[in-house]
Amino acid sequence: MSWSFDNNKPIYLQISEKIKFQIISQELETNQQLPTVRELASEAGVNTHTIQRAFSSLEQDGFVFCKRTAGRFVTENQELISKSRKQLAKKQLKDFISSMAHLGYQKEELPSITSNYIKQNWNY
Amino acid sequence: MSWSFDNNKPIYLQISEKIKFQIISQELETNQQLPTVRELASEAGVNTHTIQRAFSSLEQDGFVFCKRTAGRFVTENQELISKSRKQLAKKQLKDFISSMAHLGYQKEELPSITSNYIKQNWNY
Amino acid sequence: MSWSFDNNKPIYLQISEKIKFQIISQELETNQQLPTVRELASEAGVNTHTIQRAFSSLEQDGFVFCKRTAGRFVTENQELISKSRKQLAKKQLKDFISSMAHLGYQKEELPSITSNYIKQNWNY
Amino acid sequence: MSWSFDNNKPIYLQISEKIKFQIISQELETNQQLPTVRELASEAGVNTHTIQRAFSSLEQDGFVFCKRTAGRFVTENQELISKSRKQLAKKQLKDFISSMAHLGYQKEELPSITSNYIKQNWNY
DNA sequence: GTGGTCTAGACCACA
DNA sequence: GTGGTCTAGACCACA
Repeated sequence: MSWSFDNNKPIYLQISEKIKFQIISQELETNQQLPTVRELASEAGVNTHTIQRAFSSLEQDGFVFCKRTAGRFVTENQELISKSRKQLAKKQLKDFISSMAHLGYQKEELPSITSNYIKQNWNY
Repeated sequence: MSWSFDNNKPIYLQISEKIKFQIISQELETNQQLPTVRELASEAGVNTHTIQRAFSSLEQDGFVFCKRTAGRFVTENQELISKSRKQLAKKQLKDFISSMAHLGYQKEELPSITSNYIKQNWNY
Repeated sequence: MSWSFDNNKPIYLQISEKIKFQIISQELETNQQLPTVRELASEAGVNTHTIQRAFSSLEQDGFVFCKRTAGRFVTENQELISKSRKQLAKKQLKDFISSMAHLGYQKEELPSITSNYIKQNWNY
Repeated sequence: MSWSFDNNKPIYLQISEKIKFQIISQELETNQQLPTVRELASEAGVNTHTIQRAFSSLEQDGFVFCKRTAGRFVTENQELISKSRKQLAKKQLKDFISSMAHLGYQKEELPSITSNYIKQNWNY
């Protein structure tokens, strides 16, 4: 993880989005224990309040649950994860196509442009 | 133009990014006069200051220039526009591929996924 | 004359200071007729009001006088000119020495620094 | 610091230039904390906005950086500072020589004029 | 009528 | 307590 923040967005949001993405992309596994608030806070160089807030939004969305004394864990709800993954992927696709179209590319070219880009940058 | 703002980002930034995108995508033409500060403010339902701030970042980046008492205009610098367009397109491509890859898609599938999505949603 | 203005200062002031400097430095001679308001306005690309205002401040300071029907002329008051020239020169000297001193140069070095600069840049 | 403003120049610019000069001349040290927005505002007798604007131009030029909730600090970029100092000194020299030349002084006299002035005004 | 600057004052995010 | 954003509203320079 690298922790550089964009000044123009609340830090707690940037953190919760990052963790959410790691859960959705299964970089963090189902039932895996998350770092403690203190660990994350010191790692990211932010106040523990900020981490608390990030976690509580993840809990509210169901991506994280809390065992009173044992800490926080990635949800066991595999369905939520895969549903979110599909939703996110669809949104990425839609946004990509829409903005490329606005930038003047023909939709028909997009698959080959994508293909070319991948070939030339396989180590991205 | 529709003016709905995301609560998690400064309004002036959302406005300047929107206008920048319109310039880059040539929805707004070279040398075209932009709406006045007061017009935009009332249209977007924000204070004139907020618009001023949005414009001043566009001026600093060279996308907009100001004729003292006549108003503001889209840059004549066609090169800046096309360079920014290419940069933005490349970034979109890169981000799209990278996040799809993280979401578990094989890079090789992406062109055909894109192609299928376009066929099924051609009116979007 | 080149007419580029600094956005952060009233244009009429920039114009009157420029003309004043030309009078003091005797680039414009005693009793010499000045261009008309219209000429200057079109040359500088500004409104005639702006030129009027610049002239009236020059008149008030005595650098310019007005013959009702014949136009405006550089003052005949040679003493005012030479006094202003000395004052201005003294101010330049003082500001130069003071700011170089603040920038960390020893006052004693300044004559030789000046001398070196002149030798290396005689065509400035 | 004394806070008197020139009516013909935006206050925020006068403030940012003053601070910039203090940084370049190392009157303010690398990494030194600057007064808070509110302190400066009350000291200078201006609105906090005016100070914000002055600071934001200093940030953009890299002379100042901002720690989110801790305040603002002089850049650690010593190279930027010394480069700017040299540039400014050169500009002062050039302007001094050029305007003295226009005022009718021979360039060759300038070093001795400077030297004399310094001897007569050593306490200034 | 155009943009530019400034104020007083509110409220927010983060520590 | 730190900076950041936004508003309402005034007044200025220039055309």
